[in-house]
Amino acid sequence: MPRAGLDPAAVIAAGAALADEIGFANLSMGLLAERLGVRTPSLYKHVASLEALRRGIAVQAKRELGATLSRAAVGLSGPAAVRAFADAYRRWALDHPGRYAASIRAPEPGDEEDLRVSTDALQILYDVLAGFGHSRSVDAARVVRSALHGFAALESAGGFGLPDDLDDSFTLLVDTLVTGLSADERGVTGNRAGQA
Amino acid sequence: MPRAGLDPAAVIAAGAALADEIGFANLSMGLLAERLGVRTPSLYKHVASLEALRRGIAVQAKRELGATLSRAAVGLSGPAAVRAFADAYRRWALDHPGRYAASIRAPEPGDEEDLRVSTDALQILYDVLAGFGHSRSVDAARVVRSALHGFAALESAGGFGLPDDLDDSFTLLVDTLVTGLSADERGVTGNRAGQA
DNA sequence: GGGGCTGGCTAATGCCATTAGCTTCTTAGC
DNA sequence: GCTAAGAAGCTAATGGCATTAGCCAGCCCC
Repeated sequence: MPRAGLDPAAVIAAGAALADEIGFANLSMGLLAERLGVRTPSLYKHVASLEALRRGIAVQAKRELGATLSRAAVGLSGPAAVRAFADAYRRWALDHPGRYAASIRAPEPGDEEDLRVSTDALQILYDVLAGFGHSRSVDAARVVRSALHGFAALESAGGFGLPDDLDDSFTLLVDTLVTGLSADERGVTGNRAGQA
Repeated sequence: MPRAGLDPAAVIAAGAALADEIGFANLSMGLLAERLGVRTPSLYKHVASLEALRRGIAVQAKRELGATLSRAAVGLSGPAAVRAFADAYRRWALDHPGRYAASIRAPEPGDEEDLRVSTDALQILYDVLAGFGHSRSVDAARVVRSALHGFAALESAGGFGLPDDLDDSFTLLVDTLVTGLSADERGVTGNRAGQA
């Protein structure tokens, strides 16, 4: 019987590709083994468990997303950088739905590698928002991340009722962020709600 | 052997409560049966399948969320309505993580009841945003929904690295939405990115 | 060209969803 | 009250999945 020539990286890469096709939540050891032309238990020579596979895909996805975002924003600053970042984020999520779902997982406490790639990806956003001169850029980053994640999640899950004009909606989302964060930068934040 | 006195509504309600405790994705027929003091197969007298249980929880969750949001925004308009809506949304998601995860599921095509409760909940947001006089309120609703869902999803999944000051971040998010959408209302939308 | 690690395999376990088929409780009609 | 029927529980069985144990062949280094 010939060897399949697998290694952990190949298994994780194939898992990521399969997750993009069938959904991260539907990923199973059996399906991945079939895809790789191997029996299910053989995968355990390369990944410790389904959970470890998922974690591996997550780390890899965070790396890839980070690299993509970094490439998209390089050489830009201010609103243009935010727009480029946002467009790249949305496109990547749409092109890699399985990886994207994986990339959202919070690192397990104590998982240094996962923590590192997560932080690295977030750092890009901090850099992009630096041009806005926010005093608390943590908050600004969370705002942008929430908005982009929410849109990407709803879009890739088909959560928006009507399929039409999502591009326009996304443009308005980014315009809103840019306008709103710029206004905040200028100190126009003084209108809090009663219960906040 | 005494009867447990279950019916579909009781099973779904217990399922929703259990999902809030252990996570919507971890919900299983076995755990729910144990919770209800009954053997697993007995649940099938009340719900057709695990998938049907999930769908039932989703529909119920959408109803509850809709009612909560409606109550929060009643009597308010403009920015105050948006802030109240946003706060109620966040709080409900935080208080009912399992239900919230369920509420995000898009209705299956042809599921009229699910479609109806989904549309009803969305309608509240349209009403809240009506005060902003947007020409395309579909887009405005998507912007707000994306932002709120993104924040709620990241918060309830522990997706934000640092646990501190999430209240401040959320306030900035809502401020950004209100400011940005108000600016857009005044026609300040003319700054599109090159690739949009 | 042989020894050992590596990466495949089959077989077996245990959990979960689901179905079949039995039994008992409840209740409506008398 | 008695009974017949349907509802709601149960045990047993099936099949899929993750995982483990233990076997064997290929590859590589000497």
